[in-house]
Amino acid sequence: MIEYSSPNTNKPLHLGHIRNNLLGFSVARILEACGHEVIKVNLVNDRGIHICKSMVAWQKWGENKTPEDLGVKGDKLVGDFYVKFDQQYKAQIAELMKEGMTEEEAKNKAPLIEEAREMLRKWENRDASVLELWEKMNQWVYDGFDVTYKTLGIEFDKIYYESETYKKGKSIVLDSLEKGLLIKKEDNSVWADLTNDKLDEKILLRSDGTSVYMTQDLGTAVQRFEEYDIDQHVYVVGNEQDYHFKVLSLILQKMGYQWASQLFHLSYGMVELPSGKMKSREGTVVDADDLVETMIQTAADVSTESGKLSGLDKTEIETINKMVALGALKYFMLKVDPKKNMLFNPAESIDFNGNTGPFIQYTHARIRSLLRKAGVENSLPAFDDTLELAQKELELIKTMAQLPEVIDEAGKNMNPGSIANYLYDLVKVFNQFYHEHSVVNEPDESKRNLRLNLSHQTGKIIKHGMWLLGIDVPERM
RNA sequence: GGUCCCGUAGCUCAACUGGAUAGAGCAACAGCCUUCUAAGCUGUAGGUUCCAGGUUCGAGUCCUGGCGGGAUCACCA
Repeated sequence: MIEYSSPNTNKPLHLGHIRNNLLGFSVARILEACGHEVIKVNLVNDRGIHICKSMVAWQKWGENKTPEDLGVKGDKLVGDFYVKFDQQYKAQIAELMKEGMTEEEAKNKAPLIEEAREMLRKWENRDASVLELWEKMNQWVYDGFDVTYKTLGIEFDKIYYESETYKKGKSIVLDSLEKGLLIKKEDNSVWADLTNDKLDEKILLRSDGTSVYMTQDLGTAVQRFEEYDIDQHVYVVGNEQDYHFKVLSLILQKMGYQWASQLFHLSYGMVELPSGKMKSREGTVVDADDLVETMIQTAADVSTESGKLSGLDKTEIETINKMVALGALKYFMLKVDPKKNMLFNPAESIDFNGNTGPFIQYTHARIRSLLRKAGVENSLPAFDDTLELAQKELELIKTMAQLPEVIDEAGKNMNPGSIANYLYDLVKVFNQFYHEHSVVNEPDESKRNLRLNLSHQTGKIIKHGMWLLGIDVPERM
């Protein structure tokens, strides 16, 4: 089982989520190619104080307008009200501090935050009107996310909601407490003692009995191992949560779950901007939808300029532009070793030349064009395998032969980058071969047949390799 | 401060987990389109692999100590 994406429902998806989604989806395909049965899951964080903030703000200032009324995506609308809440909340804090409160007091006493807390309490008590609002706004967000997932080509086999799993966590914590595996403090809060593992104590239930983040993750893990017969669980989550997952696994071991050692945190680095880390509060976030849209526009500009798609009908052109744009974006993010932080420069956007997705897609389009021209798309001619090979032909064959090993390695390390870089090498060798030797125009028929077969085979590997990265390849571009 | 991750060409990244002369792309410069797609191909230039020790026949890779960058150490998620 592999979990990725795991969004909060109070803000739209951004560049960081893109890396997460692409990584998770690609690793899932690679593991499948390595012979594993893979279940792709998403865990939606749909409850908590942050969602209540958006709800409060929308109630106050939303004028009952739906995403449809305003013509915006639902996740954007909810995100806007989250920001609105934060702004007004800050204003209230400033006001209260002017009246003499300390910052901490003001943060606690601001009317807005009290309203949000009140809403959370009502939610936990199943208050009908709050639940209705919560369901309505969450649905807006899901509709918005679905659009983004669809353009990115990301899919899941199952979606978990924290609102449905958080109680499980509480009950297993109480069980373990009864067995004496956890400790209860005077104020009734429940803790795991990890001091033997050189870590601190970790809270699992607040003094009022409510659960924290860790509690929910304990619950969902147990639930999944009960529901499915899984031998490994992969969490695709940023490296800022390294500590969290270390602790998660330790606590589960402490609770006596045999499978606790089968949890694997696929920890990936942050996506940084030239200005540093993305901060939603400072408005330096690169929005996922906006980014894809810009990329598609760039791809359209490039293809219009080259004139290579002229003559095709409009929808076909749009399909290819989108394919190329996403190819550029996905390849850009996946060729880098997951554990490393990476830099994204919006000003320079993403290249279409060199070690890029479009270069590989282009080579595929070229190969398909060759086969079309030769009229052998469906039936390849037989070839003589005793022919003496030219140097580039031999090199090409050798590179193709590495494929199984490369996939195996990518699976072992859960690193799509190995495949990306391999494809680049392969494509480079093919282009050299293509440049040095005629294929369709080769007069010697036995050589021509051999080269057609080599080209066809290279095309197949490119297509398959790119598929493992979640990237489509065009027939022409 | 404790813990974890990272540091390779001006920039973005590789280097099969310890092997031979550290490789690509971008940017720069010089070439190649009346012949299968120039989103391509060829060449030039660019390196004390952060520093200092150590282990080894052999270190970008392993160990120790520094320096620099990032993350994390909540009754937030």
